[in-house]
Amino acid sequence: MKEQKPIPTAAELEVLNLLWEKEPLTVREIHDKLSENKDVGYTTTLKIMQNMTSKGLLSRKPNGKNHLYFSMHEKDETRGKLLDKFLDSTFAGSASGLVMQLLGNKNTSSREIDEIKRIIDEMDKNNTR
Amino acid sequence: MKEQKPIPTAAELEVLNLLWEKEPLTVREIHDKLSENKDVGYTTTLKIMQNMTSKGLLSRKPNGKNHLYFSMHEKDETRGKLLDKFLDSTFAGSASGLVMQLLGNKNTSSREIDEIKRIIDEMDKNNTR
DNA sequence: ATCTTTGTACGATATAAATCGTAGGTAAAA
DNA sequence: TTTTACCTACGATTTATATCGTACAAAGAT
Repeated sequence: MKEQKPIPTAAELEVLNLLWEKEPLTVREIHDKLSENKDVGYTTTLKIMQNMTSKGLLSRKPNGKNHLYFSMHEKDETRGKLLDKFLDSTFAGSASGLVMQLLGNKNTSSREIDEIKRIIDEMDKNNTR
Repeated sequence: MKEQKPIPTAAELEVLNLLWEKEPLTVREIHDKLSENKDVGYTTTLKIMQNMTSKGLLSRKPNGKNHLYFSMHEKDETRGKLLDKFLDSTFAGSASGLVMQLLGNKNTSSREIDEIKRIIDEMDKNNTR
Protein backbone atom coordinates (compact mmCIF):
# COMPACT_ATOMS: atom_id res chain seq x y z
CA MET A 1 0.00 0.00 0.00
CA LYS A 2 1.18 3.51 -0.75
CA GLU A 3 -0.63 5.64 1.79
CA GLN A 4 -3.04 4.66 4.50
CA LYS A 5 -4.95 7.88 4.66
CA PRO A 6 -4.98 9.76 1.41
CA ILE A 7 -4.04 13.40 1.50
CA PRO A 8 -6.98 15.43 0.20
CA THR A 9 -6.64 17.49 -2.94
CA ALA A 10 -7.53 21.19 -3.05
CA ALA A 11 -11.14 20.57 -4.07
CA GLU A 12 -11.53 17.86 -1.49
CA LEU A 13 -10.15 20.08 1.21
CA GLU A 14 -12.87 22.62 0.51
CA VAL A 15 -15.44 19.98 1.22
CA LEU A 16 -13.68 18.84 4.37
CA ASN A 17 -13.42 22.41 5.63
CA LEU A 18 -17.18 22.74 5.44
CA LEU A 19 -17.79 19.45 7.19
CA TRP A 20 -15.35 20.31 9.95
CA GLU A 21 -17.42 23.38 10.62
CA LYS A 22 -20.74 21.61 10.73
CA GLU A 23 -21.46 17.97 10.28
CA PRO A 24 -23.16 16.14 8.70
CA LEU A 25 -24.13 17.87 5.49
CA THR A 26 -25.81 16.83 2.27
CA VAL A 27 -24.34 17.25 -1.18
CA ARG A 28 -26.83 20.02 -1.75
CA GLU A 29 -25.72 21.89 1.33
CA ILE A 30 -22.05 21.56 0.49
CA HIS A 31 -22.73 22.54 -3.08
CA ASP A 32 -24.64 25.65 -2.09
CA LYS A 33 -21.82 26.80 0.18
CA LEU A 34 -19.19 26.16 -2.46
CA SER A 35 -21.30 28.03 -4.98
CA GLU A 36 -21.05 31.16 -2.90
CA ASN A 37 -17.38 31.37 -3.80
CA LYS A 38 -17.12 29.79 -7.19
CA ASP A 39 -19.12 28.69 -10.16
CA VAL A 40 -19.43 24.95 -10.24
CA GLY A 41 -21.99 22.39 -11.33
CA TYR A 42 -23.95 20.36 -8.85
CA THR A 43 -22.84 17.07 -10.36
CA THR A 44 -19.22 18.14 -10.01
CA THR A 45 -19.63 18.55 -6.29
CA LEU A 46 -21.54 15.30 -6.14
CA LYS A 47 -18.84 13.45 -8.02
CA ILE A 48 -16.07 14.80 -5.83
CA MET A 49 -17.94 13.73 -2.73
CA GLN A 50 -18.63 10.30 -4.19
CA ASN A 51 -14.94 9.92 -5.00
CA MET A 52 -14.01 11.05 -1.53
CA THR A 53 -16.34 8.44 -0.14
CA SER A 54 -14.76 5.64 -2.13
CA LYS A 55 -11.31 6.81 -1.08
CA GLY A 56 -12.39 6.73 2.53
CA LEU A 57 -12.22 10.46 3.09
CA LEU A 58 -15.94 10.64 3.77
CA SER A 59 -18.65 8.32 4.91
CA ARG A 60 -22.32 8.73 4.33
CA LYS A 61 -25.62 7.43 5.42
CA PRO A 62 -28.92 7.43 3.58
CA ASN A 63 -31.31 10.09 4.70
CA GLY A 64 -34.60 9.82 2.90
CA LYS A 65 -33.91 10.50 -0.70
CA ASN A 66 -30.44 11.93 -0.19
CA HIS A 67 -27.37 11.20 1.91
CA LEU A 68 -25.76 12.73 4.93
CA TYR A 69 -22.00 12.98 4.67
CA PHE A 70 -19.46 12.77 7.47
CA SER A 71 -15.78 13.52 7.44
CA MET A 72 -13.60 10.52 8.15
CA HIS A 73 -10.53 12.59 8.99
CA GLU A 74 -9.74 14.68 11.99
CA LYS A 75 -9.22 18.30 11.17
CA ASP A 76 -6.00 18.63 13.11
CA GLU A 77 -4.54 15.42 11.83
CA THR A 78 -5.24 16.33 8.24
CA ARG A 79 -3.98 19.87 8.64
CA GLY A 80 -0.88 18.56 10.34
CA LYS A 81 -0.16 16.23 7.46
CA LEU A 82 -0.69 18.95 4.91
CA LEU A 83 1.47 21.28 6.91
CA ASP A 84 4.29 18.75 7.11
CA LYS A 85 4.20 18.23 3.40
CA PHE A 86 4.11 21.94 2.71
CA LEU A 87 6.91 22.61 5.15
CA ASP A 88 9.12 20.05 3.46
CA SER A 89 8.46 21.11 -0.08
CA THR A 90 8.45 24.84 0.41
CA PHE A 91 10.64 25.56 3.41
CA ALA A 92 12.98 22.58 3.32
CA GLY A 93 11.41 21.45 6.58
CA SER A 94 12.35 24.58 8.49
CA ALA A 95 9.49 25.56 10.77
CA SER A 96 11.27 28.69 11.88
CA GLY A 97 11.81 29.66 8.25
CA LEU A 98 8.10 29.39 7.72
CA VAL A 99 7.27 31.49 10.75
CA MET A 100 9.76 34.11 9.69
CA GLN A 101 8.10 34.30 6.31
CA LEU A 102 4.73 34.50 7.99
CA LEU A 103 5.73 37.35 10.25
CA GLY A 104 7.33 39.24 7.43
CA ASN A 105 4.33 38.75 5.22
CA LYS A 106 2.37 41.91 4.60
CA ASN A 107 -0.80 39.85 4.56
CA THR A 108 -0.34 38.82 8.15
CA SER A 109 -2.04 41.47 10.23
CA SER A 110 -0.49 42.79 13.39
CA ARG A 111 -3.50 41.36 15.19
CA GLU A 112 -2.46 37.93 13.95
CA ILE A 113 1.11 38.55 14.98
CA ASP A 114 -0.01 39.49 18.47
CA GLU A 115 -2.06 36.34 18.57
CA ILE A 116 0.95 34.27 17.59
CA LYS A 117 2.99 35.84 20.36
CA ARG A 118 0.24 35.15 22.82
CA ILE A 119 0.17 31.50 21.84
CA ILE A 120 3.88 31.19 22.34
CA ASP A 121 3.73 32.90 25.72
CA GLU A 122 1.01 30.50 26.78
CA MET A 123 3.16 27.58 25.78
CA ASP A 124 6.01 28.96 27.81
CA LYS A 125 3.91 29.31 30.93
CA ASN A 126 2.65 25.77 30.65
CA ASN A 127 6.02 24.29 29.94
CA THR A 128 7.63 25.56 33.15
CA ARG A 129 11.16 24.90 32.24
CA MET B 1 -4.32 38.16 -17.86
CA LYS B 2 -4.80 35.56 -15.17
CA GLU B 3 -1.55 35.64 -13.28
CA GLN B 4 1.60 37.65 -13.79
CA LYS B 5 3.96 35.26 -12.17
CA PRO B 6 2.87 31.66 -12.31
CA ILE B 7 2.92 29.71 -9.08
CA PRO B 8 5.29 26.78 -9.44
CA THR B 9 4.01 23.22 -9.20
CA ALA B 10 5.55 20.69 -6.83
CA ALA B 11 8.07 19.39 -9.37
CA GLU B 12 8.97 22.91 -10.41
CA LEU B 13 9.51 23.94 -6.84
CA GLU B 14 12.09 21.19 -6.40
CA VAL B 15 14.06 22.70 -9.25
CA LEU B 16 13.73 26.20 -7.85
CA ASN B 17 14.87 25.06 -4.42
CA LEU B 18 18.10 23.78 -5.94
CA LEU B 19 18.69 26.96 -7.91
CA TRP B 20 18.04 29.13 -4.88
CA GLU B 21 20.82 27.26 -3.14
CA LYS B 22 23.36 27.59 -5.91
CA GLU B 23 22.95 29.27 -9.23
CA PRO B 24 23.29 28.74 -12.13
CA LEU B 25 23.03 25.03 -12.74
CA THR B 26 22.75 22.81 -15.79
CA VAL B 27 19.98 20.32 -16.40
CA ARG B 28 22.47 17.58 -15.68
CA GLU B 29 23.36 19.05 -12.31
CA ILE B 30 19.75 19.52 -11.32
CA HIS B 31 18.88 16.08 -12.52
CA ASP B 32 21.68 14.46 -10.54
CA LYS B 33 20.56 16.19 -7.36
CA LEU B 34 16.95 15.24 -7.90
CA SER B 35 17.99 11.67 -8.57
CA GLU B 36 19.42 11.40 -5.10
CA ASN B 37 15.91 11.52 -3.74
CA LYS B 38 13.76 9.97 -6.39
CA ASP B 39 13.86 7.91 -9.49
CA VAL B 40 13.27 10.06 -12.52
CA GLY B 41 14.42 10.14 -16.13
CA TYR B 42 16.78 12.76 -17.43
CA THR B 43 14.39 13.88 -20.13
CA THR B 44 11.70 14.38 -17.53
CA THR B 45 13.85 16.87 -15.69
CA LEU B 46 14.84 18.46 -18.96
CA LYS B 47 11.25 18.84 -20.03
CA ILE B 48 10.18 20.36 -16.75
CA MET B 49 12.98 22.90 -16.96
CA GLN B 50 12.14 23.69 -20.58
CA ASN B 51 8.54 24.23 -19.60
CA MET B 52 9.59 26.41 -16.72
CA THR B 53 11.67 28.46 -19.10
CA SER B 54 8.78 29.05 -21.47
CA LYS B 55 6.57 30.01 -18.53
CA GLY B 56 9.16 32.52 -17.38
CA LEU B 57 10.05 30.70 -14.19
CA LEU B 58 13.61 30.19 -15.40
CA SER B 59 15.94 31.79 -17.85
CA ARG B 60 18.94 30.17 -19.44
CA LYS B 61 21.97 30.96 -21.43
CA PRO B 62 23.94 28.72 -23.76
CA ASN B 63 27.10 27.34 -22.26
CA GLY B 64 29.03 25.32 -24.80
CA LYS B 65 26.92 22.32 -25.59
CA ASN B 66 24.50 22.74 -22.72
CA HIS B 67 22.68 25.55 -20.93
CA LEU B 68 23.03 27.33 -17.64
CA TYR B 69 19.74 27.93 -15.90
CA PHE B 70 18.81 30.79 -13.63
CA SER B 71 15.79 31.26 -11.42
CA MET B 72 13.57 34.15 -12.41
CA HIS B 73 11.75 34.28 -9.09
CA GLU B 74 12.87 35.48 -5.73
CA LYS B 75 12.85 32.81 -3.12
CA ASP B 76 11.03 34.86 -0.53
CA GLU B 77 8.45 36.17 -2.92
CA THR B 78 7.64 32.72 -4.20
CA ARG B 79 7.54 31.20 -0.77
CA GLY B 80 5.35 34.02 0.41
CA LYS B 81 2.89 33.40 -2.37
CA LEU B 82 2.80 29.69 -1.73
CA LEU B 83 2.37 30.31 1.95
CA ASP B 84 -0.56 32.65 1.37
CA LYS B 85 -2.26 30.11 -0.78
CA PHE B 86 -1.64 27.32 1.66
CA LEU B 87 -2.80 29.43 4.57
CA ASP B 88 -6.05 30.22 2.84
CA SER B 89 -6.86 26.72 1.71
CA THR B 90 -5.75 24.84 4.78
CA PHE B 91 -6.13 27.21 7.71
CA ALA B 92 -8.85 29.49 6.45
CA GLY B 93 -6.30 32.29 6.41
CA SER B 94 -5.54 32.07 10.10
CA ALA B 95 -1.80 32.54 10.61
CA SER B 96 -2.12 31.92 14.32
CA GLY B 97 -3.96 28.69 13.61
CA LEU B 98 -1.08 27.58 11.48
CA VAL B 99 1.49 28.43 14.12
CA MET B 100 -0.53 26.61 16.73
CA GLN B 101 -0.56 23.54 14.57
CA LEU B 102 3.15 23.89 13.97
CA LEU B 103 3.96 24.15 17.66
CA GLY B 104 1.75 21.21 18.48
CA ASN B 105 3.22 19.12 15.72
CA LYS B 106 5.37 16.29 16.95
CA ASN B 107 7.59 16.76 13.94
CA THR B 108 8.57 20.23 15.03
CA SER B 109 11.59 19.81 17.27
CA SER B 110 11.97 21.77 20.47
CA ARG B 111 15.04 23.31 18.88
CA GLU B 112 12.80 24.68 16.14
CA ILE B 113 10.31 25.89 18.69
CA ASP B 114 13.03 27.74 20.56
CA GLU B 115 14.15 29.24 17.31
CA ILE B 116 10.63 30.44 16.59
CA LYS B 117 10.42 32.07 20.00
CA ARG B 118 13.75 33.73 19.43
CA ILE B 119 12.54 35.18 16.15
CA ILE B 120 9.48 36.60 17.81
CA ASP B 121 11.52 38.09 20.64
CA GLU B 122 13.80 39.73 18.12
CA MET B 123 10.81 41.26 16.40
CA ASP B 124 9.59 42.62 19.70
CA LYS B 125 12.87 44.28 20.48
CA ASN B 126 13.03 45.91 17.09
CA ASN B 127 9.48 47.11 17.22
CA THR B 128 9.94 49.20 20.37
CA ARG B 129 6.37 49.80 21.15
C1' DA C 1 -52.25 10.58 -13.29
C1' DT C 2 -48.70 13.42 -14.91
C1' DC C 3 -45.54 17.05 -14.51
C1' DT C 4 -41.77 19.19 -11.96
C1' DT C 5 -38.23 19.04 -8.81
C1' DT C 6 -34.54 16.94 -6.62
C1' DG C 7 -31.68 13.44 -5.92
C1' DT C 8 -27.98 9.54 -7.34
C1' DA C 9 -25.13 6.96 -10.68
C1' DC C 10 -22.07 6.77 -14.21
C1' DG C 11 -19.57 7.64 -18.27
C1' DA C 12 -17.23 11.09 -21.12
C1' DT C 13 -14.47 14.82 -21.66
C1' DA C 14 -11.31 18.49 -20.24
C1' DT C 15 -7.27 20.11 -18.12
C1' DA C 16 -2.89 19.97 -16.05
C1' DA C 17 1.24 17.81 -14.61
C1' DA C 18 4.66 14.51 -14.96
C1' DT C 19 6.79 11.05 -17.48
C1' DC C 20 9.68 9.19 -21.01
C1' DG C 21 10.96 7.51 -25.87
C1' DT C 22 13.04 8.73 -29.90
C1' DA C 23 15.40 11.60 -33.16
C1' DG C 24 19.11 14.40 -34.34
C1' DG C 25 23.17 17.08 -33.43
C1' DT C 26 27.89 18.09 -31.67
C1' DA C 27 32.08 17.01 -29.33
C1' DA C 28 35.29 14.10 -27.47
C1' DA C 29 37.38 9.42 -27.33
C1' DA C 30 39.12 5.48 -29.56
C1' DT D 1 37.19 8.49 -39.10
C1' DT D 2 34.11 5.85 -36.68
C1' DT D 3 32.08 5.22 -32.39
C1' DT D 4 30.48 6.65 -28.01
C1' DA D 5 28.77 9.96 -24.86
C1' DC D 6 26.06 13.72 -23.91
C1' DC D 7 23.04 17.28 -25.10
C1' DT D 8 18.47 19.47 -26.79
C1' DA D 9 13.94 19.27 -29.04
C1' DC D 10 9.61 17.43 -29.35
C1' DG D 11 5.76 14.42 -29.44
C1' DA D 12 3.14 10.82 -27.05
C1' DT D 13 1.53 8.80 -23.07
C1' DT D 14 0.23 8.39 -18.31
C1' DT D 15 -1.80 9.81 -14.21
C1' DA D 16 -4.62 12.61 -11.43
C1' DT D 17 -8.08 15.90 -10.92
C1' DA D 18 -11.95 18.39 -12.14
C1' DT D 19 -15.84 19.05 -14.81
C1' DC D 20 -20.32 18.15 -16.53
C1' DG D 21 -24.09 15.77 -19.53
C1' DT D 22 -27.37 12.39 -19.48
C1' DA D 23 -30.12 8.75 -17.65
C1' DC D 24 -33.01 7.28 -14.30
C1' DA D 25 -35.67 7.00 -9.90
C1' DA D 26 -38.54 8.84 -6.27
C1' DA D 27 -41.12 12.54 -3.90
C1' DG D 28 -44.11 16.23 -4.08
C1' DA D 29 -47.10 19.49 -6.59
C1' DT D 30 -50.84 20.23 -9.84
